[in-house]
Amino acid sequence: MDRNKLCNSSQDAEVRKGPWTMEEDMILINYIANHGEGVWNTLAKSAGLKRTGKSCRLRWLNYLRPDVRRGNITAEEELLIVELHAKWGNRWSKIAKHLPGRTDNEIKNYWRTRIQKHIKQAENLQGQTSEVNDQASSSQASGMAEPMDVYSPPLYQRTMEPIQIPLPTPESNETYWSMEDIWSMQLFNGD
DNA sequence: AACACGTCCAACCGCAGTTAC
DNA sequence: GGTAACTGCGGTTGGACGTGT
Repeated sequence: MDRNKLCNSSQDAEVRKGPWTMEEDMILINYIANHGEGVWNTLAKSAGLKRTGKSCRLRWLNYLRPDVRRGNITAEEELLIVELHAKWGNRWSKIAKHLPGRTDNEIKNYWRTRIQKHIKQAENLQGQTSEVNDQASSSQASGMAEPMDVYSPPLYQRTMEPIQIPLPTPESNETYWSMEDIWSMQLFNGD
């Protein structure tokens, strides 16, 4: 890396935060389409975005990348997430590598909001039933009983719903555009 | 109809590891 | 070898949206 150039990057006055606008998305997409991913901080500057390199990277990886899959996590993916989480714990990026098109952020959110909830429910259920025979099993429980051990797939039937990809509705999104919108525009532009 | 509450997800923050000087 | 800057990762937060009362 060229540190002489990089040293100046922290001196930029204003840095935008918060939700990305369609304009910013288009700038980032077009810039990466033309120049590749490269060094994020210099990319942000060169593209004329008032964002940090970090922010650009996150936006690109989690949302703008063409191979990012939108839509519900399938039952198969869910099972895989559960398996891999049992294996590796909260190594979301590692888990994400085994789920093509899914981002670590998406998997992390999914885990926190849905699976963890179901696990708690399952634990509660088990807690109730185990109260009956807790004396017998208490010696066994210490040192193990990871939450994953009580995971039960039938609880997650909600994700069996078909994936629904919303159609672009430009009139309803004045400022913030879905990935489908952006990429349909990309195709339109021929990039 | 209005409010309260819960859920979901995009984005930010801080830390650790890596790399270039 | 030390230092500074960058990248990548995991945790957390804030706001939008949906649902129940």
